[in-house]
Amino acid sequence: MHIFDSVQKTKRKFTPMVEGKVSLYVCGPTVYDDAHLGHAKSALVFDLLVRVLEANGYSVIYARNITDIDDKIIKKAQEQNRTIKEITDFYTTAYHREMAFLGIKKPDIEPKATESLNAMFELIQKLIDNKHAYKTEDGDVYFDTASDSKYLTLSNRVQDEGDKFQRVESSSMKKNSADFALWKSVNDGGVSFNSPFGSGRPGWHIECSAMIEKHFVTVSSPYAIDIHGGGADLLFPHHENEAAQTRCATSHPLANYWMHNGFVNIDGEKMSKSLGNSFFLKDALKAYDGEVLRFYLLSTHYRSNFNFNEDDLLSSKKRLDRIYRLKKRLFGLANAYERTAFCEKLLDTLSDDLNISSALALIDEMISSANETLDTAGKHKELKKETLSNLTYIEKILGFGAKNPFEYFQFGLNEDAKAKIAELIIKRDEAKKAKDFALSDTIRDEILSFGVSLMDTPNGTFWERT
RNA sequence: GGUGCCAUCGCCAAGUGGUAAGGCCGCAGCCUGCAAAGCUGCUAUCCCCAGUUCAAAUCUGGGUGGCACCUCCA
Repeated sequence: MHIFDSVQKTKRKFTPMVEGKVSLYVCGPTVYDDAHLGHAKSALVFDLLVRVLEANGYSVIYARNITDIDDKIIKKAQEQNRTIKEITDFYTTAYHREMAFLGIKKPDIEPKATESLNAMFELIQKLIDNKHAYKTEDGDVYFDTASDSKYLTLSNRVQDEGDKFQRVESSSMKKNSADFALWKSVNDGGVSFNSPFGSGRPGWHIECSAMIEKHFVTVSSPYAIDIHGGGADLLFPHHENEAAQTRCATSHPLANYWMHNGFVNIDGEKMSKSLGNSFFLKDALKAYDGEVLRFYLLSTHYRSNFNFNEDDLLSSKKRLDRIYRLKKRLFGLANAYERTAFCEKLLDTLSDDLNISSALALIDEMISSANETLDTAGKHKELKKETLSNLTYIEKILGFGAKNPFEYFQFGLNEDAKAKIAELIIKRDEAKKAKDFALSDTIRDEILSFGVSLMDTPNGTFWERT
């Protein structure tokens, strides 16, 4: 297994701290709004990573956090006149539901900020004790960036003098403009938590460091975790600051490998509220099967920026359709999975920093080759068995082809329409038997008007949503 | 301004030194009552210039164009 380390900027052979075991932490969502395609992309990428690691024989402990303390949550609660918990519960539930539609497995651990406050207190106290953090007169606690000689080495940034001049207006209490809040005192009687540093709220960055420390670290770990993941925008400042906190509060660096997924743009533009709601996952799921979105969002390498575009989605869907059509051809066969040469090749290419494009090419070639043999006369018992094993493996490692193939092709049609189509197909078959092709073609036109296409096969007539 | 990434067929997209994967679209054919699906065949020398090398899409330098981050952000 090889992974591109976005800190060292090179592809590295993956070696976990403990043989056979992998600890993975990914920055999850702040639950103040519906998930958008970017959240989906990130969750999808690390879902794939976990599957590939497991296929390589690793036992993975995967944590993805929920940030449920945040100014934006408080703002939303005030706007909607609801409690913080109502807001965070609502969006957390929605997030879980939508991720499930995408075929994303649940993380093993899903820590919440509200449930990790003690771990944050401990970490902040250690930083204060080590003189890496200081308390200001108004009760805030800041990380002292000047005290950390390795600060900015994660994101390879240089301390920019110009930067300081531009941002002088922000918080005069800080020793250095680069210092970031570990604890913000809140006196307005609103949302605050009691802490050894006074009542207030934790800074964003400390949450992740604390959760990792709480859930993963054992006494002898050379790193807190093996792999830390998240969106590309998180490298700085979020991950830089996380790494600084952990490094200065404990005796170990935060992570051995860092992985960052690329961004999702819509029609060439950065996602923003002004573009309307088209980027929300819930809206995309109304129009497309979750697995179509999974396939499309995963079809480009995880490190590249992804340009979401409906035309591309449609051509990508046609590629997924091929998997399901092959599955249809083998429908009803008893599955007896065995690891084929194809499975080995697929795993090999995915183990090279998740090379999904090569993996998809392998799948397409496998499909064409299987169809070709199946088209010729003969029972092909061995080939069918092998192909079924291949499809099973694709489903397991990539999560493609997990549904009933007939239901997959019927996405979005209601029961009345399905019944009407079935009725018309019987009528058309009768007309065909009577060689009344004019009538059968008229009926077909009527069926096509439902937005479906028809396929006459030796096993009967089937239809698919187009 | 600082730092970094990218540029491969009409579209999407692999390939990081050995002579261009795959999908969509298109064209031709097989199959089909006709279709659809499936199959077969056909379609690029890799932004530009210079260099290194027996050999470069792949390395180096320069140029052009696009993008990201710079303390809210998956």
